[in-house]
Amino acid sequence: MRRAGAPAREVAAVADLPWAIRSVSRNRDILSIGSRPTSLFLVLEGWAGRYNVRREGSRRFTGFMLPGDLCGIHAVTKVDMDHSVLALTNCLIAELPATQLDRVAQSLPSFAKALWHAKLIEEAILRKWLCNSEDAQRSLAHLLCELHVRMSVIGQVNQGSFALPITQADIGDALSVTPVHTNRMVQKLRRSGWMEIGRGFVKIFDVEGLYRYCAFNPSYLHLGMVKGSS
Amino acid sequence: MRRAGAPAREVAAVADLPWAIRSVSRNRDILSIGSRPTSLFLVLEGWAGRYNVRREGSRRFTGFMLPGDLCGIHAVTKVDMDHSVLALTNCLIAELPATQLDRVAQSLPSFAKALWHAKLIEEAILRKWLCNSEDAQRSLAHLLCELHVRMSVIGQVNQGSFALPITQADIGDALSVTPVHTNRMVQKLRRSGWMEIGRGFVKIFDVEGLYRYCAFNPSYLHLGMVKGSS
DNA sequence: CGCAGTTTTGATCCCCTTCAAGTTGGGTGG
DNA sequence: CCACCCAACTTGAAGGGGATCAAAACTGCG
Repeated sequence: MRRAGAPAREVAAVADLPWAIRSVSRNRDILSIGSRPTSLFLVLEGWAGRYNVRREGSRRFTGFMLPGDLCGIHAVTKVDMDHSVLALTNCLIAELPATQLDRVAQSLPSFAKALWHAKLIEEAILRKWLCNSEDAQRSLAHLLCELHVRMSVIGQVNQGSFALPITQADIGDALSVTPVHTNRMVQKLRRSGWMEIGRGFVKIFDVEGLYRYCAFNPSYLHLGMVKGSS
Repeated sequence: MRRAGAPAREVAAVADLPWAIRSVSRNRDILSIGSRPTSLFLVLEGWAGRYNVRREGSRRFTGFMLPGDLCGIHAVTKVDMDHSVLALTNCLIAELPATQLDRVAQSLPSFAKALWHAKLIEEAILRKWLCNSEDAQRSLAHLLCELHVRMSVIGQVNQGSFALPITQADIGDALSVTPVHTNRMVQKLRRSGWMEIGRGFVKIFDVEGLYRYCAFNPSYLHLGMVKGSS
């Protein structure tokens, strides 16, 4: 949403919409599978994760949502959610009633476009995650690159360092890897020298080397010009 | 696109749009990664597949397109393709110039909705594929269930049997599994008794059993009422 | 009939899982 | 301020699913 290309006038118009603010505490669902969202959601603060639960009970994250990300676009077509959205940290959420949605999309052309844009990026990330199922270490590196860029875009990276407020088990559920193996891959990455991975944060020293290692190319995120992340 | 819910009048209006018909022969790209699609595509006949190529050269399908499926919705937002689309068989394609797209989406509200609906289904399939990365045999079974339902919806299933015009290697590239292992899983499924898998076709005997085995639930495909598949 | 693409089979290796235990660290209450 | 506790992280050993390499058999087609 906070994307270049929309006239300032329209950005203001979006801000003036009747958003309702709500906070969700860690480990609670923001949106549950099977329900029909009655609002469009916008994450203001905190991290959330889209997930499904498998037949045997294991959880699979299919995407992380950072501040500025949307969810519940399903409201556009009045379709049930096919996955749940969990607050990975305490979150601050803005809601826009679905009833407003149609009207807004009509009157603000660039709003409709922004929704499409957001959805296409989400889809691009899903595709990347599918392609990354080659080896766990590179997948992990690639995920951290993705998060680094996305955090950078919203100005949350300082000196290459950013907050990673999720557990290794969560990361494992995003890579389809056990917590044990996730931990081993984390340790390998630490030894690589490209980055530091501590409790709750990541600091990248050698962006070039890291990108090369996991073949990361941020273009799929369609971010246009990414601001400097220093 | 051929979905319930749109008034017959509007369906006719869509059919009257200036579609251009074009045929693409097997193993040729319909749309290539990095390009900016100038049209919206609709598959009329044949099968196509979305794919990316990995760092080390292997191919990964991220979805199959059957007759009635759309591609190139990227044209809506003038964004470059982040994946390619390959004709898996000889295909017949209908194209709608992107220049028409904005206008049509405005004048036919249900057309815009149909695009959203199609995209959300595509996304649901992507998520399912991500979740299925547990064991190859169930993944294969689940994929065949998906294809069975989708073929059924477009009336291409007879007596539980439908055409599967792709190779085991292609299927492997969709499951992230080698051709050798794909073959072994195919053989296991044959021995299961739920289905017959021959060259170029699949015939399902025991839908219930198969569904139960791979925990397939067609609801994520958001198909509304599926016509009988007999 | 011969060739090329596909399917099949066999043997060996390795990434990741599983199970099980230990360690660290932050938060809470006495 | 320390003792405790729970969540997160870490480590070890053994087993299995799938990869890899290599070759054979089958299919359809020109």
